[in-house]
Amino acid sequence: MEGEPPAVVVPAGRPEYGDYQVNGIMGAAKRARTNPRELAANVVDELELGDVAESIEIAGPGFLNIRLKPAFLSAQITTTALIEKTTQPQRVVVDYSSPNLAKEMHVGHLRSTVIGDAVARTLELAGHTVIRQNHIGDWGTAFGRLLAFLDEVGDEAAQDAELRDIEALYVEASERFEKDPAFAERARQMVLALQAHEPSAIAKWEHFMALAQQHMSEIYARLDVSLRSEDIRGESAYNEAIGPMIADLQKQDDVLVESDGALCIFMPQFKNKDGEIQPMIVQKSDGGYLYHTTDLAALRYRRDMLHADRVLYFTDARQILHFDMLFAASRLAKITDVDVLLEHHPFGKILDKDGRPFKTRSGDNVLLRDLLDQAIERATTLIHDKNPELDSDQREVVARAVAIGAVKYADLSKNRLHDYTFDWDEMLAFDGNTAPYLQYAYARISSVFEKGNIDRTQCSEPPRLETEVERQLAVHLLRFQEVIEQVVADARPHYLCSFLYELTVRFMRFYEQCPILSEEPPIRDGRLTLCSRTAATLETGLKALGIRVLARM
RNA sequence: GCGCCUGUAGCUCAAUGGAUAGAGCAUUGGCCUUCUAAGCCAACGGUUGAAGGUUCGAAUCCUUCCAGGCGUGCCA
Repeated sequence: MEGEPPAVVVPAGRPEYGDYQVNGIMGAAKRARTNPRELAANVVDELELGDVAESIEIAGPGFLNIRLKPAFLSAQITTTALIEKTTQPQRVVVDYSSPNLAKEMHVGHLRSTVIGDAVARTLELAGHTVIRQNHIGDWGTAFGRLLAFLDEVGDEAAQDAELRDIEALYVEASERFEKDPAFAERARQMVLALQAHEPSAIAKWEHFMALAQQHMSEIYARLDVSLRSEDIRGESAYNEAIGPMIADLQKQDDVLVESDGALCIFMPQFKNKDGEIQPMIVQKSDGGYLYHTTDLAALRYRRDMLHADRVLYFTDARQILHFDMLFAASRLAKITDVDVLLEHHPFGKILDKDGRPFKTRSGDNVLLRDLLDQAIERATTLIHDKNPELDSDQREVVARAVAIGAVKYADLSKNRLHDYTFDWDEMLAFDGNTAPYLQYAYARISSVFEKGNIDRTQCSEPPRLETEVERQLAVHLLRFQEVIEQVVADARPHYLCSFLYELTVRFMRFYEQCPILSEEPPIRDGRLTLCSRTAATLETGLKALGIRVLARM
């Protein structure tokens, strides 16, 4: 338009402002030192939107309100693809979930797992190449304690445990470590043996890892999380790479500096509590490595071996400083160039209804195993009450999809940096911005096609869009592409949740007001096209969030 | 102390610097001989923590406060 200032065309804030509004005129007029309403009038004269817009009105200080032609909307609905793949696909590494396997998976792992998975799926939907990386904690002092303890209780007990009580094992091992000097010494020896790759110690470690990963896989399967065993690349995977990396860093002047016996990177923008530069410790004074070191090595691997264009990390907000330092150090030490996008996407804690950290009554972490059990139990009861006609097999399938969807959606729909409140009743409600509400809409649509004995994929009659509710539904359906692109750009799935919720509200209005199957062919078939497009959008959108749809519920 | 994050309706949450700050829950009142009422419609509800500033326009950007959370050299 005027060159520099963006046109800023956005969906209209209110129905009376039309379908889309142009906000850029006032800014442009300011630069050009002209009257905004006059400029707006000139713009309207220049625009050729004859086939697209029904009306363009100048409003307020210089807004343009655009109302689209029903024929244009209708043609878009019938001819455009649901999602157009990007023409500039990137290789995107998504680092998420990443539990420490010394402990059983608990509610603290939920947000990273669920949000990261949704973003990974959405990136794929948009046409990017996603490389999932499950950077599990599988190395370090905790494993010395655990393995020394398992040694003591014997292999049989270890087998029996099957990681069911991994939490209890770890707690017990830690207690022994505190109280029993002889045991503590054996634990330390175990760590050394592991670091030296002593075969017997490694064998024990591998055995334990197999069990722990089995447990992890079961949780992912129940949660419908797309992480596979081939996505695992834990801390231990970078062991061999750290030595050479440090050697390379030492070749660069002024990167690694020794301080109190530790090898550090000093970056002036990071200050500690005394106002001095806070070092990023790459190698401890005892020769050991820290998470900074492993993350640097992982970043190097992701650039050199995975050829990443973009790397996303999903962790809680406490690690903000860590990632700020990691990214800065990575650039300083030329591990990644500035053209590799490094993004940390932090999130807050999960709280209970009273605003306290979400824990069990006894104050322990809520295990994901128990959380999912409870979700399914609650959903089963609910569905039994709401729809007693479902047989028990159907009920099980529905309860599972509803329960898992509810838990995930509750988190995804309010992806924010601050803490969020975990509330069973709210997430399992069938009204409001919840998974069950969206799933119910999908089931209703499916039911229409089933009643009419119609193949959803064969609908091609352009909708008439003669009523306002149909128009509103159509306008919204056409925004799917742009919303997916927003999620891709910002890694924030709640944009997609809001879009799907608003879509569902508009569909429900349409469904209440407009009869479908009882109409004469042209109207009926056009409305079926709207239903078909809505169902496809809901299905694709929810799938991108990692949530299942149900033909019946 | 310093740094980062958060503060929006009674509650849970939205809002690319745009018009009169929106939803749901809760409360109150309507709508089922018709495609799933697990739904729809309506009413009620606000000094966006406070005060300044920038801007044609601020919940959003800047400054200073207030409140809460987190981090701050060998844990992750």
